[in-house]
Amino acid sequence: MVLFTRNNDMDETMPQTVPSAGFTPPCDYSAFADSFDLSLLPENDPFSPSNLFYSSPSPFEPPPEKPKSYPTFYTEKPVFYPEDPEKSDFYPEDPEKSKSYPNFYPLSPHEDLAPDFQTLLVPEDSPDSFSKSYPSIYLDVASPGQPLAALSPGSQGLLSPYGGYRQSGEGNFYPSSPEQYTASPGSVYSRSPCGEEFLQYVKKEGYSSSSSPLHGFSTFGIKEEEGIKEELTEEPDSRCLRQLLETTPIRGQQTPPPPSQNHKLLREALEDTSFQKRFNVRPLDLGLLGEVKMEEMEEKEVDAEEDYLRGCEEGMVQESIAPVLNLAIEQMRKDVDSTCATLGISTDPSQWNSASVLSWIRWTSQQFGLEEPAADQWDMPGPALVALSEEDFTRRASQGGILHAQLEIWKAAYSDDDLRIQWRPETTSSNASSGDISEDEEEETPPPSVPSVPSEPTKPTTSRSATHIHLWQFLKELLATPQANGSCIRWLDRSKGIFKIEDSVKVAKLWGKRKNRPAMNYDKLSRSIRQYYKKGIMKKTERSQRLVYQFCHPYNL
DNA sequence: TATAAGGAGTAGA
DNA sequence: TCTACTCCTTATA
Repeated sequence: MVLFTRNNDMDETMPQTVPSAGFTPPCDYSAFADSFDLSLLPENDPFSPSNLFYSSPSPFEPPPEKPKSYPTFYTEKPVFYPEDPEKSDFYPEDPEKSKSYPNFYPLSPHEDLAPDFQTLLVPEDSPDSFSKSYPSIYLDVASPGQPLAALSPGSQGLLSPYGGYRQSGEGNFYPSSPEQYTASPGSVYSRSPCGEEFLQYVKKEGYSSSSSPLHGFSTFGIKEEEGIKEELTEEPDSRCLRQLLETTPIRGQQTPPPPSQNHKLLREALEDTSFQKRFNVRPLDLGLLGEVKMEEMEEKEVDAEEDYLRGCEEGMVQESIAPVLNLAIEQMRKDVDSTCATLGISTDPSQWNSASVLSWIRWTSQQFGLEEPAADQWDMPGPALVALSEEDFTRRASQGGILHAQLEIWKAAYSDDDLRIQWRPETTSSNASSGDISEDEEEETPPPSVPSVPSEPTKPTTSRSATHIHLWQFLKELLATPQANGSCIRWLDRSKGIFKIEDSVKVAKLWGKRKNRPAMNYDKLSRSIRQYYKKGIMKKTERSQRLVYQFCHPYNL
């Protein structure tokens, strides 16, 4: 499915897509994507990745007037933020306030950046208490205790001004002290194309000057763009700085990106037709948004598009994405149902007893690779859990924000039927493959918006539920239990879904046990993995390595 | 030699 | 009908 999401703070639209399985889109959406008015999208999209996993407050509640925490967002652009949002009325979109706020941390105010950053280690200790004090950056690039060598150009990091999280605790990097902050992020900084420029500027002007145009800004983004690198080589002092300033996402001051790059993610989302086939949703002829060209369409399709156009005219595009949102809710509920059935708990958290609470906390922690939760911290009935704030969660667990966000999803799944927009997908039928959908396209297994409940991967069973499992789910199970299975399969980069099979024989044996296929071997298992390539569930990494595979988004979540 | 890739037929739910 | 299994050939490190 495709979820169109809008970041609350930036003019950045993030889709979540089911892998397209190499589909060829039935029509060219690029023109539409370039001219698409993002303002038509809902401001408070409850299904944005940040809202689903990271944000506070609840994605299903209207945002407070002055949120104390900002949504987490992906960005390759410079951003700025206050040291502590709780102490400030600062808003990222308000540059005037930012000027008056005294406690900004530019990425690296020091010049003595560590040159041999590859030897630096990600702190082993809990980073969260520090992240609030130094809300600069954290990058999902390396595992605790692992060198930062994984911080390669092209890596995408997750930046949070405050309290945001990746879905996994693995690999997040936080500066754990000002000293460490001095040394470590400089490495990141040195990888940023704008960072070099920034460094030059800091050296020249000093970062603490409130009059500095960079005061309060932090660079981020280790995705090196060839053009920028070339410019840096030619003229290191001005062009990149200009780019840094021009791309700074100040609301109302932004320069739209060139059309060729405009709304790249949106375009990718629009070109993804897999959900359309799966749920029998006809892809929109996006040219209709400009000059309406009614071509031959079946009666239903005409109605649907008329509705869509009417919605556009009335400024009600939100309704047009209602099918997608509703499908997301449906999927969420299915996942919640499935998990609750396995855990033997109610779907309503307020009905949980203490044991249910602990069961859910443990399960969620496992799913997201978090530390083993301290049982005494979660000894409470469901209503008490529901009443906890994100801060309460964070106090009880180093990455309590994830737990809190998941609970919000849990609550939202059954909280209010009014959430549902009045639309129902047509029943998936053979018709789904008609029309613009290519015959080459294949139906996909829907990804879990909430991870599927793992059964014990090391305990073979012959039950139907145990054998009815997809290989990719099984592999994620193994990956989720590094204590038991870390010797045969492990994450290389959790955020990207890259993993390595360390013991192909053992993994194949485990898979064979699970599926009651004693003759299973790696040759057969890998054949199944390769079948996932064209389904967009898994792929080889960019630099193909033996026994290294990668989950496609969103299966990597 | 092990792994990767993919074609093709089959089995089971 | 779909997913996975099985067997196969060819290519590559």
